[in-house]
Amino acid sequence: MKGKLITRNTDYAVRALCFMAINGKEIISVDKLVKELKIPRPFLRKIMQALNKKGILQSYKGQGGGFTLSVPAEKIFLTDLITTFQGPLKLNECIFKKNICHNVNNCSLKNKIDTLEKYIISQLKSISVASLSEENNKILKKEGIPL
Amino acid sequence: MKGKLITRNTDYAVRALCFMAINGKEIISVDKLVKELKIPRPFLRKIMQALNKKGILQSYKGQGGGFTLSVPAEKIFLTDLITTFQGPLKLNECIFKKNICHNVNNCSLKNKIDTLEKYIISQLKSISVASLSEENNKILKKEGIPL
DNA sequence: TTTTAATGATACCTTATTTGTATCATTTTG
DNA sequence: CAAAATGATACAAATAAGGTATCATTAAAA
Ligand code: SF4
Ligand code: SF4
Repeated sequence: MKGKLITRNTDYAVRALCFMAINGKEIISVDKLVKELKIPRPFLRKIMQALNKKGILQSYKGQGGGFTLSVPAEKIFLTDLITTFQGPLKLNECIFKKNICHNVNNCSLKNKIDTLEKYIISQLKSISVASLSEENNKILKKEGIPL
Repeated sequence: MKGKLITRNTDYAVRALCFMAINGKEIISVDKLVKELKIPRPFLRKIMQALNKKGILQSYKGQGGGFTLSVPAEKIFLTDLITTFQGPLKLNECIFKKNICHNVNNCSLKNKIDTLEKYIISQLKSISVASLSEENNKILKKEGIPL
């Protein structure tokens, strides 16, 4: 299956935000993140700019500039990232208009997928950057891998 | 979001199979389905051929030919259709190799998505063509819409 | 036995989305 | 003013989705 739930920019964003969460309120530049995480620089820049526009990051221009989290990591959820990059979370775009598919309003396929979708969204909403970074942190410490 | 759970060929397949389920063991040609369901003919042909190869349909060549279900509608599940057209159901393709992303084996993002994925698959496995066609049938009857 | 109406196989095409790259303007610090 | 950062934006390549076209094969029916 190619239609992924988590696309690459969301994944990159998670990694970047986790790194920032660990480093407290320090201003982090894209340059730093690129060296740390090995993500294509122009792509990561675009990602950070999008997160800034969305209000998740605070940007600082000029020399010594970069980004900080403008929302505590506990309050940044996977849904926020996914919607930033992929638009509204809809897994079940109904493809027909009423005149072609007469049962758009009570199709049981649609109903079932809609129900599943609601559950998926609720799950994604419950996953915060903080929880991701904490867990990874623990694991890495346990393995003695330096951050 | 564009990364859909149900793509168009799966949706078309559901509609075609539901129609066939209603019509019992009758051999149905693509031509008939096209007229009935208003799906682009060559595309539906490709879909039916794929379902035939997968063993879900039985094909009959020559004049008067077409397809029948080779599996009872109760035993055709959404997962079967999705995997036929979209390959293995993987919502969380991990994008890095171990040497880049050192925690592929215990990344909590991956873990959480994996868990969610298992739930989604189990749900999709529980939805059969029979259940879809029955429910739609009921609704259509209740509304007095002729099949 | 020839015609006709169906599927089998397969190659191609078009569009949309994903995954980037490149450039120049703007801002801030030293 | 120069250097080092982001802002904005246009462009480009790779992949996937959605769809078309063609010819070969098969089987019923005239
Ligand atoms: S079949 Fe159901 S899901 Fe598909 S287009 Fe019609 S109403 Fe929507
Ligand atoms: S961050 Fe987690 S999900 Fe993303 S590539 Fe690394 S291991 Fe996989």
